[in-house]
Amino acid sequence: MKELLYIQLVDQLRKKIQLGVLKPGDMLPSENELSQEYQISRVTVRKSLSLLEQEGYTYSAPGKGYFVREPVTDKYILNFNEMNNAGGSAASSKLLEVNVVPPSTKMMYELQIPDDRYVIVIKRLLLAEGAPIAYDVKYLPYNRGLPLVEREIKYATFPELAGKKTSLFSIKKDLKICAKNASGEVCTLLNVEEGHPLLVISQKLYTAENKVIGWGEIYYIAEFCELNAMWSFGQRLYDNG
Amino acid sequence: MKELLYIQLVDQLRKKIQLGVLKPGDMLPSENELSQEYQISRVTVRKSLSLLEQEGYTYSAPGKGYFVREPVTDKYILNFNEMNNAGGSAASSKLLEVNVVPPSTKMMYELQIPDDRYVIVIKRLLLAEGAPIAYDVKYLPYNRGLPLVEREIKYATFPELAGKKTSLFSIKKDLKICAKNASGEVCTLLNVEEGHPLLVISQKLYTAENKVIGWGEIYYIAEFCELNAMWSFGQRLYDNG
DNA sequence: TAGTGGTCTAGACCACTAG
DNA sequence: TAGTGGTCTAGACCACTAG
Repeated sequence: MKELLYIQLVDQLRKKIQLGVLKPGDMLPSENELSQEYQISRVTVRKSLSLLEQEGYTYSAPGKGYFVREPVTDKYILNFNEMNNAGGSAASSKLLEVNVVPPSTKMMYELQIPDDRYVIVIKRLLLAEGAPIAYDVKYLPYNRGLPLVEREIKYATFPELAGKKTSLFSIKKDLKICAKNASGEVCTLLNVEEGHPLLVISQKLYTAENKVIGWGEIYYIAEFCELNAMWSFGQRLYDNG
Repeated sequence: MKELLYIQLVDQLRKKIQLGVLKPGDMLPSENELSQEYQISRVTVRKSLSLLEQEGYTYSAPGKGYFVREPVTDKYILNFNEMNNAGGSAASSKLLEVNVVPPSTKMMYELQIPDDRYVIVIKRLLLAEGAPIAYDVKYLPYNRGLPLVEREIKYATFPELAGKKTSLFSIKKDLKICAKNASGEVCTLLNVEEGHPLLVISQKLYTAENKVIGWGEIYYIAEFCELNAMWSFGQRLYDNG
């Protein structure tokens, strides 16, 4: 099986960078030089260089050349799914409460809404084999005409709830992750002792225009949630197929 | 300022997907159709479609066409840096111990080494304004001839330590994040009470060939560590420039 | 068999860089 | 001014898909 020309070139350049023959800051041979050296057209060379750039190894400086990038070491790909995290996947959920309430100060702040804008509160327990593993609270600014059918709420993901009319492609989502000790109501609901460690994940949803459309917190019993993240060069956020 | 042809096309297609005119699973017009419709060459059309694919909106099925992707909602970009996380950045660190020891069962397991392979243990405190905010332990398989100068250890990042001779471009890194309560030695070192909540981040480093070259755990006092992750379409792992 | 995306080429023109 | 990367074109040939 003959390797494609642009793959051959990108493989060779990538290897040179991985081996340290080309170091961060170093300039790569120019498009024309590579074109001559490998006897392939400039268009094909550009395809290889564009791939290398996509993979994070290089960047181009128009008028100057291509350079090896300083490796970014503090960005990881994190896997997170409300219902399915290592250590225990929630097979089901139990709806505790659905309500429309006037906003608290905290809700007004988090959702960026005025005090006369009502808020939908959804409280759930996530269960694995019948036992609670997490307590989940979500807040959405109330829109008139928004249907609140329990069945829908139970099976919808957060983005689906908050962005009912919005395409998932135009939603942004922020997570904050921290550790806390269980106390008060949460202890009762999760059936753990006061002070039991929890992993707390706050989620905030935005439209493409940065309007907040949802905010929520999930309190995982520490034993039932382990988040995983990974870093490696050339990684992609989206698989093919 | 006239927009470039391929930017115009990618903007229009992206908007159609974001607005839901084109839904997940839908087929896009073929390269030839787009080429005709927008009166631009097929090469330029392909450039636009390749960008759209890079951004995660579409994928191509050779022989069939381009399709709108089912949005991936469980992958986030996580920012993590040992020395600098929201809620308190460690301005300095204090080296507690550097040792070469025979491996414990746990170390053998985590580092995937035999029992006659020695292990370097590095223990540090991360400090902010003089006060401890995290306790950090790292384990590296011992290689003869590896210099262990304190100064180097103090200022090196984990990948730099573990991959001394290895280019950062050929290293992989996994994180595990969980919550725990402080107990024993950690309480004393971090000056917190028994049961105080901690955010624990385990790091494992691999070569490109999946050989483990380092393992470590950082115990952050919960108040001093808040991790952030975000999700949005079209995001990139690497900035330009 | 008609149509689709994938690879590759040669060539033109542009703005920008840096000596 | 010579060289660099960026945009864009027209055209050729290929393997694959699906009726």
